[in-house]
Amino acid sequence: MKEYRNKEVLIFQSAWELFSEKGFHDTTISEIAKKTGIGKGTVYEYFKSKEELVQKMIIFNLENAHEESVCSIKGIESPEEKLRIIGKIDIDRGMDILKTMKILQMIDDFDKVNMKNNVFEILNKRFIMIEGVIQEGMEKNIFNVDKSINGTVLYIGTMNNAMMVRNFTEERFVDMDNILEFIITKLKG
Amino acid sequence: MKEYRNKEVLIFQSAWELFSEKGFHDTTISEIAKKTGIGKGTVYEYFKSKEELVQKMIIFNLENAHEESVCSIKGIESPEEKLRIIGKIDIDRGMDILKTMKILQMIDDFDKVNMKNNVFEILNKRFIMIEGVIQEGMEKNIFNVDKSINGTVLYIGTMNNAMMVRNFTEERFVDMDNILEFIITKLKG
Amino acid sequence: MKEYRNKEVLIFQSAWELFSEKGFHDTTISEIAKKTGIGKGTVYEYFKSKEELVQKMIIFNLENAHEESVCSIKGIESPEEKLRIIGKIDIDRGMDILKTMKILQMIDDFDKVNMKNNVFEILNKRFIMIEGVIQEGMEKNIFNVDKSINGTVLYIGTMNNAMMVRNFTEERFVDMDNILEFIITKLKG
Amino acid sequence: MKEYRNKEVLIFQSAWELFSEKGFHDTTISEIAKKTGIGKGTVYEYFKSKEELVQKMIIFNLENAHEESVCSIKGIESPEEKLRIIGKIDIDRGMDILKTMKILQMIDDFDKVNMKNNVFEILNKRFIMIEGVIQEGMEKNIFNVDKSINGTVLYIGTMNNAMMVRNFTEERFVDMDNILEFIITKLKG
DNA sequence: AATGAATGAGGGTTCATTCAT
DNA sequence: AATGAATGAACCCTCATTCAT
Repeated sequence: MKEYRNKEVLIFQSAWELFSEKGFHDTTISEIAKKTGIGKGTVYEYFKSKEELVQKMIIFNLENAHEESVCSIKGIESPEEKLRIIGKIDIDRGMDILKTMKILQMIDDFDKVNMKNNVFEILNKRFIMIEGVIQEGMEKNIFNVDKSINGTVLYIGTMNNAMMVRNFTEERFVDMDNILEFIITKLKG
Repeated sequence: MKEYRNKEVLIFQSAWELFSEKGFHDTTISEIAKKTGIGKGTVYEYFKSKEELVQKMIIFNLENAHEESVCSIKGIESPEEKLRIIGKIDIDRGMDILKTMKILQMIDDFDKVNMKNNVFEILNKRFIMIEGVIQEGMEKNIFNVDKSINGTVLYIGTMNNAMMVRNFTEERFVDMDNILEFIITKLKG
Repeated sequence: MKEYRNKEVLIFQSAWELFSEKGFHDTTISEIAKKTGIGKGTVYEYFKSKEELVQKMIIFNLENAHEESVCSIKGIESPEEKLRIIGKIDIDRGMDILKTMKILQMIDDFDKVNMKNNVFEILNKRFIMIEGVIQEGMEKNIFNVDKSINGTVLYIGTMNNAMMVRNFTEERFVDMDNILEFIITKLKG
Repeated sequence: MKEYRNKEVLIFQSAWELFSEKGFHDTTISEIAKKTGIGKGTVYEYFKSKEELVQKMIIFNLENAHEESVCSIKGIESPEEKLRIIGKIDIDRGMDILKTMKILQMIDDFDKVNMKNNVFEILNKRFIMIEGVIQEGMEKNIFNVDKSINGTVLYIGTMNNAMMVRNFTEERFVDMDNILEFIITKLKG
């Protein structure tokens, strides 16, 4: 994984909070700088443009989240247990993933090539990791789905959607742990 | 359902295409007016602001889509068949729903009260309609889920996610009809 | 000659005064707008960019000046008299030509193709007009130069330089009328 | 002539190339430092500001050019020959003089007092040197002009203008040696 | 009702200059 | 003496909104 300069990461953190709260267009470079405690021009010492900043920030966040998932299932045997662990992390970081998707939506008219080559590559890594776990579960006759891709979209979609509903309603009547077990049951069933 | 003036609907159509293609901030009122074939000032005869336009447009679209779903399952007995019909419509209009979500993401820093009272209300109607079908299926012992909300987020999430994946990859290797049957199987299982 | 919109010409006039006084980079669009008595955004209704404004302004000025010269020698027989008339106009508008050259200098790293196709084309017209007069004078044995181009650079260069010296020194010890007669004498000699 | 520190001259050389290629405003201190192979801050060890740098650079260049002209005509008797030698040097360094004028144009909104006292003083020296040669030629009945200043603006103007035309057209159809002889003929005639 | 010329607040970006090392 | 990271003033340009016609 790429090495990041100290201040770069600080900028990521401020930008992250502001972007996910107010959106891409309604967050100004000035605000990011102020929140980081640096001058406006300094942001441009680290990023060529606002667009580059948000792209690199997303990559940074996605890479970190993916890294965490990958590490956490190392040495685990059972595919079911793997999925459960990944799910717990997703729940803990749940808001982050939703926010990333939200910010991603806002920039999908950016230079598509960069999107494909950078951001999408990592989203894909995550997709493939989960598909791998489900595939493994199918081979071990633990999961029962006709195609691994179907199980994957079921897992990711249900998790994201549940979190979105929880987020939208603001009331916490959506029990994420219960949802996770429900998904696993369905994948097994 | 609210009555719409002729030109209002024309504006919705232009705005819809532009917003979903270029995003909220990158679409200008000028462009919308031009595409509609009217003057820039005329847009302001129908909508107080760009914000009001996009909110009303989303409501218009969601209401239409919801209406279509509701009508199409009238007179259908089997909950499984109901879900299949709703699913087919969702697939046909699939891109529309994704685009609505995308536009919604972009404006969620708008006046929250309006969001709650207007847009969310309709999203909620749809959620409730599907939850109703699943509840009905549970009572008739056709669907087997512990809570109707879990089945609902599974249905909506998996559908949306599958469409998003299909959309992102651009290749059409995601077979939506297969996904739909997969979801129904899982809800039954 | 191109038709100009009313406000376009007003902008040219303000811009002209500011550019020639303070230079291209040190004149802001805000200042031009203020001097014209219009809003900043209005300038951009007429010109796509500051660069386009200055280019069109130069073309406007050069065309006007050229037009005046061409008209004024219509019906004049003697090449000597033609040159004298052109010279008088040049002296009257002397500062304008210098200022145009000065502004031209400032923008010569602009899109060279446009430069060549637009601005240079008009400068060239003027060069050719004067060369034509000198050529005619050579044929009528009034002017005595080996090549018409030499006479042309002598006329234009001496006039410009004399005006520049007069301009630099600010004292008016350079007598332009005397210079003009001197040039004609030399061309005849 | 003022003594210059080693690095000062190196900065002059980089700045000269960049200013004449890209203009004053489009050349950054960073670029100058980089081209010189020193740090940005170092430039400010030698010059208080960008403005001071360009002024001192112009003075340095003009002094050098003037020095060369003055030396080259030492010991020459004939005023005609003197002018021919100065002309040859001007042709060799021709682009330099034009570039200096160009840069000068760009900075004439600088502190006028400094302009007058420094830059103009040297331009004036050159003017006076040439005027002196022409005056001498008039006294020896070699040159035939009514006022020495007229001959001077004819010489300088025609040379500069011919070089500018040569520069603009990019084709080399302007024969500078021929122009020089033409000027001398006219001054004699 | 319909228009589009006019507006100016606001944001991204640049770059001369400073200063701690 | 030398450096380059940090700064923020300043400017070009966009575009939602207004209003006279």
